[in-house]
Amino acid sequence: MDATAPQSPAGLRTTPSWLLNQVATHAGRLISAGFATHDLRGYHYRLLAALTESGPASQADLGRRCGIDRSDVVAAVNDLAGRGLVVRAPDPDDRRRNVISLTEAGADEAHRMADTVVRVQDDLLAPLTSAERDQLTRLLTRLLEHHGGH
Amino acid sequence: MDATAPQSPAGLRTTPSWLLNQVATHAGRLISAGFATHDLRGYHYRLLAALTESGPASQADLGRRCGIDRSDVVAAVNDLAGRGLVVRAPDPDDRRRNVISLTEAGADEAHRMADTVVRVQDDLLAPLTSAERDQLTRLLTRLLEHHGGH
DNA sequence: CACCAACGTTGGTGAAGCCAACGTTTCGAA
DNA sequence: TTCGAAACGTTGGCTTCACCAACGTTGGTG
Repeated sequence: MDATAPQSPAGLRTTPSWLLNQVATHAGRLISAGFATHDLRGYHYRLLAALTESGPASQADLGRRCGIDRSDVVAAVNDLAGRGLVVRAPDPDDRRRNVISLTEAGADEAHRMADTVVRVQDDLLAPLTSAERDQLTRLLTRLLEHHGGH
Repeated sequence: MDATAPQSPAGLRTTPSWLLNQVATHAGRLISAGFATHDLRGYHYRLLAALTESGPASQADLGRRCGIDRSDVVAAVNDLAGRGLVVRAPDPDDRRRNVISLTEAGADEAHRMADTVVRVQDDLLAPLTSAERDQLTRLLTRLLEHHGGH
């Protein structure tokens, strides 16, 4: 009946995977809110970012680079193509493939979304010093790399 | 700028919220796999943990403590009650409420799941020293607390 | 040539997180 | 004391993200 916000059970609150999940969930909310102003979602941004960095690619390649399933790439590319942010063209050298390329509008949108992402990072990491942010990034990177070659 | 990116785009790979998401996703897979051996999922564990720590509570209370929506608590409690891990009884003092209590079997299962969670943490944090694990926990805790009072 | 691998596509599954609405019950204020 | 607001449990639905199986088409190799 007291109930003045004793949040999660203590056993969870000190569990790294729980902390990870909570912080990632919060980050996801911030990111989602940011992307919503572009009327796009996470999958779309990942694809745009990959295209911006590495240029045109097949859908399967994009999926591998972004960690998105082939079937999910289809839907996301449909969305992006429907908005004219991306062009889907058959690959003349391999007729199994579609080559996905950024349009000018797509490149612009990618830039704007990248700006949004930067803003969100600052929001998310506000309580940490620059050194602490680096430390967090390094620790997470090491974890990711260790489990990366699964 | 270019950077030959075999894996994820470099712009993402250095973005904290992306790293957070990736590591949390991996942690989630490990946790899910662990819970699968108990034939239960995350929501169930959270509820059992809360009940273990703080004793019987109403569904709404449990939801608030675990960060689970009221409607989702209903389904999870249904599952737990169906397995005899938990008992749902009307609160005589407030007929709007159900009081949820752990059964003996439920307390046992909670312990076993907690053991599973500990094992998963070790797996997840394998590449980090004890000091680094503490550091990670501290950084994540600070982020969570900073964003906690939303 | 036959076979297998890769590709794009369709359709479906599941966990997790949310929100809206309803009937019941309780509580506080007019 | 009556009336309205609030809390509760419940149903049903929605969205994002992550997977998986299957199919027909196309490419490369034995």
